[in-house]
Amino acid sequence: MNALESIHNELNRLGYVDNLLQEDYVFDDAAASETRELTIPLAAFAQWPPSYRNACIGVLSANGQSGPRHISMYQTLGAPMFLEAFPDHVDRYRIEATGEAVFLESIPARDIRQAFKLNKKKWSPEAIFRAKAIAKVSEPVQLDFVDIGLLPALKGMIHAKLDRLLKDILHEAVVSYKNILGSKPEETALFRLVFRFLAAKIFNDRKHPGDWSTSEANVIIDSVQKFYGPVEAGTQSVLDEPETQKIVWDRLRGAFNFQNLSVEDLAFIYENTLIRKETRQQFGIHSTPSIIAELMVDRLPFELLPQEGRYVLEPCAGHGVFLVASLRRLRELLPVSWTDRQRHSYLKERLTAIELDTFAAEVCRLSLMLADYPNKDGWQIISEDIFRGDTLERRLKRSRVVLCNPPFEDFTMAERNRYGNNVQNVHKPYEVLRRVLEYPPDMLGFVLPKSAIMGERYSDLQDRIARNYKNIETIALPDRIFAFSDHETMIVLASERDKSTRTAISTKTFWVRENDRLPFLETAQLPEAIGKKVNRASHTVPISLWHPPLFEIWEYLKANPRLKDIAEIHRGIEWNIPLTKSRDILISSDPKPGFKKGLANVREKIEPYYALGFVYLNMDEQYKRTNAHLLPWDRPKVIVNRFIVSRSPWRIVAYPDSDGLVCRENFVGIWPKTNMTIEVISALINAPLVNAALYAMEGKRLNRNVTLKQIPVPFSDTIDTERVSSLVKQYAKLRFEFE
DNA sequence: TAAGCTTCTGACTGAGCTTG
DNA sequence: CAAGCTCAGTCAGAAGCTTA
Repeated sequence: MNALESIHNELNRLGYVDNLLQEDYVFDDAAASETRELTIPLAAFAQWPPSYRNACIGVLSANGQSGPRHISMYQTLGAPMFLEAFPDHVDRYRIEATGEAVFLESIPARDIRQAFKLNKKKWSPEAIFRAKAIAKVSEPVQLDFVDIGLLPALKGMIHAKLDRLLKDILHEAVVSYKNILGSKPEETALFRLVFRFLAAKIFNDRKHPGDWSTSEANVIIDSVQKFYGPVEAGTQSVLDEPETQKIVWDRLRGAFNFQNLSVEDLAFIYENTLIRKETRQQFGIHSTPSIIAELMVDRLPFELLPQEGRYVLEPCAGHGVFLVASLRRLRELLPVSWTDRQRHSYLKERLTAIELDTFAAEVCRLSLMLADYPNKDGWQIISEDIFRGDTLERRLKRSRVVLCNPPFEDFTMAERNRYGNNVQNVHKPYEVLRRVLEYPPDMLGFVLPKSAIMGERYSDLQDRIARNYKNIETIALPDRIFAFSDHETMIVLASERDKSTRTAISTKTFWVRENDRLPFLETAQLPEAIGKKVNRASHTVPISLWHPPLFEIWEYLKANPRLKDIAEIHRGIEWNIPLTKSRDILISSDPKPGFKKGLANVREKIEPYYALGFVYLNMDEQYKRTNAHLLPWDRPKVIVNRFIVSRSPWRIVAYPDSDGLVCRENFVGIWPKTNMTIEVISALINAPLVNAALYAMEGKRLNRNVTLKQIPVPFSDTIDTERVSSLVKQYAKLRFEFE
């Protein structure tokens, strides 16, 4: 018996049996931008169907080429451990996420048996699969030969490659259709067409029984239709233009091998790539990026629920990203021995979506079908409006996990009239969260606007979460995470349901900053958390879930006076006619009667202790919108910008003005109300502490008055007013002369 | 307690700048 | 050279506050 054969036998013994052990397994090298097929003599998987996600061990036999570089070529198989068989010994390697494979040990041929016996536990399908998984499972398995960065890195490569492929195909399809018929294809029909071919491509690469390799596009369409049954596909039409059909099928058929990719990845790409911007706007779709959905699903301890009870509900499901992610998560937790059929009937019972829009619901269904290849439909997608009636409540009673990315907008007047008393708050996310908390599930994961957690708007709901769950995480995300919205968002995850009033709960906040954005998007790496234990009993005020960074500093300065205690803070003047249209009435570059000298813009006009580019603002009361016109502009005050000056932590600049300047609503005026001079106040504001406070507590755009007012004043009673004032004046003088 | 007034905010919005 | 993207800055309408 040669080394390869004995490894084969030993792998069998460890539990890699039947189709979990593939001989001459063919897969695409996802690291290559073009199609490049690799064949590996033996590959061991933890689950069927095989994919890079459940690949455990790769076995190569040395013929000519060998060594770490050779092993690394097979990195995209996804197996963390490789064995390379020589006639008289076997070398064992660890695959790294980046860089070459690492040699671990050399096992003489006669000791192979012994080595497998010794490592029975560590090398079993379950052990490797759990150790690879991104999700923390209750008892984390750590194996020295598993690089936990491998899976995220591969996932990134595969997503990028799939995305590129689908985008290209789509582009060609649209161009060809336009050339032939002169107009753009109908999106839904194109969508269904691509779905048919994707399904066929998977069937083909996975060698599903039947002829899936024919070049006849219409034959393929019919076959897929037949496969999924008349109920699903019959009533809906696919794009009916033979040339375009042919182009899509030819491109897809000739594309790289899908064998080793995990179908739920395809499901993500399917919805992310295929839905165009206009459609998103039309349906108010702000789809959750797969990385966010997976992160949320992976951080929730599904494994703590009994296997039978893992019922997941996604209201406002859209395309059901959370369901696809949950499907993967649930499947990974199932016993390795379950059959396809068993898994499918388990999964379809447990995943429920509520989505009103029929197009989104269809995409959701198709995505789930792709993700649970090769099973047929049966998914529960309820087409109802959650704001009307009690569908949501009825479903909530049966669900143990609720995941949701609600629409962020407010209800319109018409909607409020339509829904009547069903709606208590104008803000849609508030309504969804409030109603979910009426029947608290065992765990929940919500995507919310940042203001919901950082501001006051949701304080009652935050408190309710804190009093229902013991383990709560909030994750603040930078903008541009949701590709189709530049709104800042926050994730709230709650688990370990427990209502007792005397319990201490654990709250953790993570803050993904602008600089962490790329590593976060690639590997879902979270920065260090700020954690706090909160005792419910000792909390009389509503419990807040968000801990700002640098909280030790804010804690230390808790008793200090706030900015509002030493100064009056107001926004600049506002006019009652549109500035864009009536600029010449409102702003003049020269002095005029009824006008006052002031500042109109922030950019390049104001810097610490210095301002330039003054203009004259119309102070006529007939144009006033607010009472800011009546503020004591003549008195000395500090002028600061209301919109941040940079995305860095330096976001505010202060200019001490004793010249009676007026400013518009894009500035804020700060009038001292103690004996602190304007120079001292500007020095405080230009210093790190105030900037840090705003950086820590604000969003990406504004320095809000509410926040400014709450900022603690450091050294309040030891400031040498005279010295600071004179230094500031001296600096200002130098700065003016420098110009 | 409700109406009216003020303040605050933004799944905005449009101009100008980069990028492919 | 247009299409996408970023960033500064509106302005309508909701929240919050005050007054009768």
